[in-house]
Amino acid sequence: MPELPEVETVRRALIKKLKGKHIKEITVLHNNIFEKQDIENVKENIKNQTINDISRRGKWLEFVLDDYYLLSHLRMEGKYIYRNLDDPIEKHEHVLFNIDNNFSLRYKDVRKFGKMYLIKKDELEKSPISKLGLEPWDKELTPSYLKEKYQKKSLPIKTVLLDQEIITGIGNIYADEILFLSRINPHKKAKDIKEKELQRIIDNTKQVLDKAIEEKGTTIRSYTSEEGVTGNNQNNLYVHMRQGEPCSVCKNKIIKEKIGGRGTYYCKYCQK
DNA sequence: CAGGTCTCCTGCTAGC
DNA sequence: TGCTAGCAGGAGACCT
Repeated sequence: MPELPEVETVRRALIKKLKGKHIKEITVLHNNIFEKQDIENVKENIKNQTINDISRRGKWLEFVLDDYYLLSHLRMEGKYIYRNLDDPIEKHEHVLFNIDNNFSLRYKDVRKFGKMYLIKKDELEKSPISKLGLEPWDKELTPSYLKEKYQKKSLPIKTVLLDQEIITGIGNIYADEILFLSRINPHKKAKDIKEKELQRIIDNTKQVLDKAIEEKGTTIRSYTSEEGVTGNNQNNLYVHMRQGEPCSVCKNKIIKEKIGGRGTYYCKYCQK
C-alpha cells in the first residue's frame, strides 16, 4: 500500500527512465481509472506529450507534460512496469503507455483502486491535489497549524492523521508508527492533543517518513516483486503488523484494534 | 461543517 | 484437501 515514501521511491525510479521521453499514445483497458473524464479526450490530448518531469504531492505522482499534468494515485496496489511494445497484455494491466514507439510503460493494479487525471496545467485547482494539506517537511507545519486544524476534530488522532487535507502523505502503516514514537494513544481525540504532543507528531512524522524513503519504502503483503520496488523498511516497523509481539520499550504485547475502520497497532502501556 | 457509512475490487485467509 | 464467507484498505460519494 503505497504511502508517501513508496510513492517517492517510485517517482525516483520512473524519472530516471522517462524524463524527456514522449507519450506517443495510450491504451485504456479500464475506464474507471480515469474517473469522471472523457476517455476519448484523454487519449487525444495526451498524444505526443513530453514527460518533462515527474514530481510528487502527498501520495500523488504528477507527470509534468507539455500542456497537461498527468496525476496518478496508486491507492492500494497500483504499480508501473516496463514491457516491450508487443508484449502480450497481462492480467491487471489497465493503462498502456507507448513511449517513443520504443517501449511500453504499463499501469498495473490488482484492485483497480488507482486513479488518474489528465489536467490542463492552468486547471490544477479543479483536481484532487488542490485540496491536499501540507507536506511533512513544509515549514508551515507547526504545532499551531495542527492545533487550529484539530480544534474541531473529535475523531481519534489515528483517523485524523490519515486526513490528507491536513498533512498529506501519511497512510495506515506510518500513522501507527508515528503515534508509537510520539507515545500517543491512537484513540485520543485530535482536539485533546497537547501542544507538546503536536510537536512530537510533527518531529516523528518527518523522522518516520525520512527513514522509510531512505529504505526505499515498506513492502508488506506484496505478492509480486514485479514492480521493481521492494523496500526494506518493514524491518524497521515498531508496531504495525506486529500484534502479539513485545513492545520494544516496555515488552508488553502490541495489540491490534479497529479505529475508524482501519487496522491499528499500538502499545497501550506506552501510548497514553 | 463534522462525522458515519457505503462503495470500489480482488486475492488472501480463517474456518468448516 | 477443498470450498466459501469475510476481510483489507484510500478516498470520494452520499447521508444525517
